[in-house]
Amino acid sequence: MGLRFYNTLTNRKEDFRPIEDGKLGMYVCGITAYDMCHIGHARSAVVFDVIFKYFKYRGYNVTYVKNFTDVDDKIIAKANSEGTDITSITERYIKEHNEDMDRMGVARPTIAPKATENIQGMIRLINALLERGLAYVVDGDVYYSVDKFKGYGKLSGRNLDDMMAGARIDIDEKKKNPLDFILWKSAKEGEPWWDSPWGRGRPGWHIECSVMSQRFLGETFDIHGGGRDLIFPHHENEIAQSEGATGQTFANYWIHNGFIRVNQEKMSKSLGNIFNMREAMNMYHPEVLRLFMLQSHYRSPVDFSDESLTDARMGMERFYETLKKMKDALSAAVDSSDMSAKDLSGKDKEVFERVQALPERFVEAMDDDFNTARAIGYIFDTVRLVNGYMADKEFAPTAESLFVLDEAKKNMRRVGKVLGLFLEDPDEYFEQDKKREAQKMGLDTDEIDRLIEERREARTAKNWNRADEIRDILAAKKVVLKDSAGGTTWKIG
RNA sequence: GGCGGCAUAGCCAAGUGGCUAAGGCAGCGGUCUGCAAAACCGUUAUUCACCGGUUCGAAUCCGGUUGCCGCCUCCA
Repeated sequence: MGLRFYNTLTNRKEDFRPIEDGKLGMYVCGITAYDMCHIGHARSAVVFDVIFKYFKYRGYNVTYVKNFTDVDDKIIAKANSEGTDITSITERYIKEHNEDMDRMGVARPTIAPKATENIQGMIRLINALLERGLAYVVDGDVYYSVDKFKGYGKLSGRNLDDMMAGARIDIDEKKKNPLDFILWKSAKEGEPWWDSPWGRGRPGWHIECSVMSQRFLGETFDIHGGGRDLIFPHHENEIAQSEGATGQTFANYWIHNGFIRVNQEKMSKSLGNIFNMREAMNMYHPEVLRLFMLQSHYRSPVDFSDESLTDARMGMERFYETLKKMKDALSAAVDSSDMSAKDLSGKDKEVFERVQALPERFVEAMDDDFNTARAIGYIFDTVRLVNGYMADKEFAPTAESLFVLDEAKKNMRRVGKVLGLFLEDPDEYFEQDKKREAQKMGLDTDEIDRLIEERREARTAKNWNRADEIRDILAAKKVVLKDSAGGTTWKIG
């Protein structure tokens, strides 16, 4: 069984067949650079980041292109309101975007082109559409004539008649058909412009993706992705433009990620419930956010709420507890470097074999429509297995057992790398988590440390009443203490 | 109005024709611990919104009902 995933074009899961063996071209629609990224952008970025990394994990040579839209009405409006030009707006938000995505553990795409760097290509493509009779010029504007493209609607599963029946289409005098969309927009006073055969103007939104994908990936490429909302009209229009101009299939597979909702509602500016990525990452570790997203299937909607994020945080804690235990055990002065699987027997052998199965199970899950939720379930299985192994009274840090643990750790890290999880040192993770949570709750960490010290003295004197009293005081603030041989540590429960 | 999606335990969530319906969070009982925390063991859906149908067999396929949601306008 090979890799298969859901193709929006056919509405079913299909076996993946790349155009060229071992190679793959993927284009994903990126952001319009006029504002900070929100968690919806983060989900899309994380979904395609995992897909990108998984294809590489499976041995594909992937060219991943994700664009920046750096000219559009919203950018112009923002530039005008700030009394500046569009470039200073887009440069700023592209920089912020990159900063946020880096912090989120999202790998940079192979190529990240900008619309404004491809204006000549757009003009050429529009010309080709005009020559083929698929577009028309009205007063310096160029429109795409949807009636002329017979495949119009094939991606979103609609036809022109159905859409005409919808009552929400604006009538525009210039358009021959209300569904026609703009390819080239003539410039009004004070707007940025480029010279074109139709006068000064700027490109419509959809044309850039047709041009940039074709430029870097060819006329026909493997995968095109983006958020669900882009299916119509954006992706439908891209198909019309690209296939209309080349006569070739545009993208073979279409992947669309589901939306993030906030407390059961759609995220929207009017509801004022937009969470930007930066706020979210200040409130939760980026890996907690990734776990939250990846524990649901990429096509399902997910609900962003304190409860769901707290669940994810607890799950992440479980992973890092185990990673910490393994790390601590592996720091024992026992050398396991000469060991091999042949030296194992009994329990060691059994655990080793089950631990070794993780990458295979991971592939089984991921090959089935990138089922990260199932894959994460398998990692939790491994966590329980390893915890049980270490909790066994018979367990001791021998060359054999450490060899097994090392294998477990490597396998968790290996699959975690694809998901963007477990990349942190466990001690560092808990340290960060403690600070972040304490800050969220407005707790004074010095005060906590002082009480812990007082409790240590009480415990040394076997004054259990006072020790428990301090535990209760802190517990009331959700500070949970953990006593161990090395001293007392705390975390927010 | 048109098109499409979803409904699985207290919550989140995998599973799309057939072994005991993954996994996480929360809860409960036990082991461990001065007490805890973490961890481990056990336990928590005879049942997959509801009603019919197909089938030897369905959470999974078909029809209907109800509820929720998305797109049709910028949108990840």
